Amino acid sequence: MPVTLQDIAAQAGVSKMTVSKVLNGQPGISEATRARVLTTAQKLGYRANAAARTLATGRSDTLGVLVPSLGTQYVSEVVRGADHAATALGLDLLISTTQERPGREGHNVSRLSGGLVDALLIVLPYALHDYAPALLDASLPVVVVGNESPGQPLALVDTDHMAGARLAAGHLLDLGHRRIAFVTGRPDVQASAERLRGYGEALRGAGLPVDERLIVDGDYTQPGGFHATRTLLARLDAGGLPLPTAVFAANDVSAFGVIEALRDHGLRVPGDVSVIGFDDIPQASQVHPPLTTVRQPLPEMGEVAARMLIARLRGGPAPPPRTVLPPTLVLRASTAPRRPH
Amino acid sequence: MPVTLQDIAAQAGVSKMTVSKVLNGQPGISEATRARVLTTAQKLGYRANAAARTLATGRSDTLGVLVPSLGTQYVSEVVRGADHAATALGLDLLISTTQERPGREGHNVSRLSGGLVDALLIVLPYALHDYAPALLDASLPVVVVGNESPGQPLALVDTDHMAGARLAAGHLLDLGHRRIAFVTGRPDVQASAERLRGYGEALRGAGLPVDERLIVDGDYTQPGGFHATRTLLARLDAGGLPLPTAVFAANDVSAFGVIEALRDHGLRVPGDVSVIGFDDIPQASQVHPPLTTVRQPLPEMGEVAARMLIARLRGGPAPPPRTVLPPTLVLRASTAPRRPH
DNA sequence: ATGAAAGCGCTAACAT
DNA sequence: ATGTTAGCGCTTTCAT
Repeated sequence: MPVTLQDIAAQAGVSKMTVSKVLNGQPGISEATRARVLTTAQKLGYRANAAARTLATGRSDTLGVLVPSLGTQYVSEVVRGADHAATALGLDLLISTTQERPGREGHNVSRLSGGLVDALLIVLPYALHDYAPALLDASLPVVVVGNESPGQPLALVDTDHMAGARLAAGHLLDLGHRRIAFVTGRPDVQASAERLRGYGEALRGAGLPVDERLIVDGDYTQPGGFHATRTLLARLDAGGLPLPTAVFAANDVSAFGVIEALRDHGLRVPGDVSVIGFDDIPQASQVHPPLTTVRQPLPEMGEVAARMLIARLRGGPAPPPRTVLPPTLVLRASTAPRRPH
Repeated sequence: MPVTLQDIAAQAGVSKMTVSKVLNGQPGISEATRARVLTTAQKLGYRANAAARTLATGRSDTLGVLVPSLGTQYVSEVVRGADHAATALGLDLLISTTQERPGREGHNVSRLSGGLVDALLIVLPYALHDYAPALLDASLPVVVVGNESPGQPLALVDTDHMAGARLAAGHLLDLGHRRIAFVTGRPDVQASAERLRGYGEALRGAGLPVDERLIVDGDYTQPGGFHATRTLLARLDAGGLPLPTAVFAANDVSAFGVIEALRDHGLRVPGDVSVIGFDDIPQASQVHPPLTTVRQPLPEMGEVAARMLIARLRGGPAPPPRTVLPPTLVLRASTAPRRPH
């Protein structure tokens, strides 16, 4: 049977209220009483009942985190950042998984928003999940990390994909590359379009034209990158055009496919063609050659999202509709200075 | 402002109690009333307050899961299994991270056990964390997955390390190997000792002596495996003894070190020496050659632990002190039939 | 078939 | 410095 305030009050010979004040560090209690109460609480092994406290205060001092699944670097780093911020600001984190099961989103949102947590941080690493309906009448502050949520306009924290793409293309330009191909991601994903725009901007910024013939459609998958590269090489071949000296793939996974296809074609990476990816997934550092790429600031994204939520709970402004954080270039061995074919 | 039972009752022209009964599917309500209440609840966007319900019932229908951090395969798979079981049995899962920070264990245990959850599932992938003190007076059912917890005797669910080691050694024996070396893990970790025992049993079962000179101390790390192998080779060399034709490393990470050292010595894997690991970490399939190893049944461990806890909550027996689940052999390319040197 | 009363453990607001 | 009262939103028990 759990120990209650009443138990301590009886033991210590004071009222419940006095015990409550002592345990919450409120003023207006004599040192003697305070000490006595603390000792009895300790002795009895008192543990505050979170449900009762939440019910009485209307606050849980807890941030809810909704993730599709555990085990991906994306999720774990975002959560780590959020945990850091929450801990620093005196809140706790409660994580709930949907395990990718459709329908679980709504269920989990309902449960968490029913007094378990004060605000919701939703991590959307890839897919466009369907939290929107349940969120409609969740009257808590919500911030999404990762992807635009369809329908419902929720505050979003994301990587500055355009800046990242500028970084990648800029790196290739710095290495002397002038013919730089781009393998897109999925056209329906916002981030993919932004990465493409960043690529274009970087080229134009360097006074180079954006040659549509150097842009091929991938789909973020390894086979997608492979086939896109094949298509590209065939297209250039047919047109009697020179090969690119560098390829920028919209993500790391498709970059692996790009490298595969280039080798199939007898080209060396980075000897003949440099390749750069985006995301910095764990495998990026383990393939050969280790992949130069752009890293998303995941812990920072979680941290910023958590801070916004907590600020909001403390009377601050509503989280801005869109916050983008700058990614960083991760130099490895798949890019090298241009050497003309 | 959240909608309460009272709001629905007022709108629907009934009492709070009637609404409560309808929402919980209890009998003794006319169809008409039931329908009317359900409609208003829907319309108002009612969402049960978990804190209030927990306080009133004394149950939260939620399982608490304590993990050191996210992002490791170990944790994510165990949680996936636990989630599966919990969902199937009508409970929810709430995950809390300690982010490896000492002291957080106690804090988190206190919070969760204070009415937030009905039972606790602790995932201890590697270190011997310090949950014990806080658990002392947590009056909830607790099961630990992974490692023996120091001091406090808590119900444990783990891999059958000994059976796994027998599997590994048995595989090598099946391939014709007779001189099989063993690189230990950390002596202070129970699992390491069990893996060593399994190795010994397998050899003895095959009528082979256990040669102490073929057993060297590692520490579960890659450098540890590397140095252990060096030591082994030097020792055999000095004694004029033949080299082993196979090495069983107490875990995958140290197996990588073993392979490194063997190659340094001019030996090919698996051409000259076969190497087998334990754990099946993600890298195991990505190194060259892909590592043959033993896989722990992680989702099953989570599932079994969750089921025990839930059974207990429903009046079943206390979880047994120790439950071990059988691992499986994962055949890859680092082992091959014996070819005499 | 429905409702009234009481209480889960805690705290806010107000006495004393 | 301490205690009393009331109530958070829900469910249990017992009436009607």
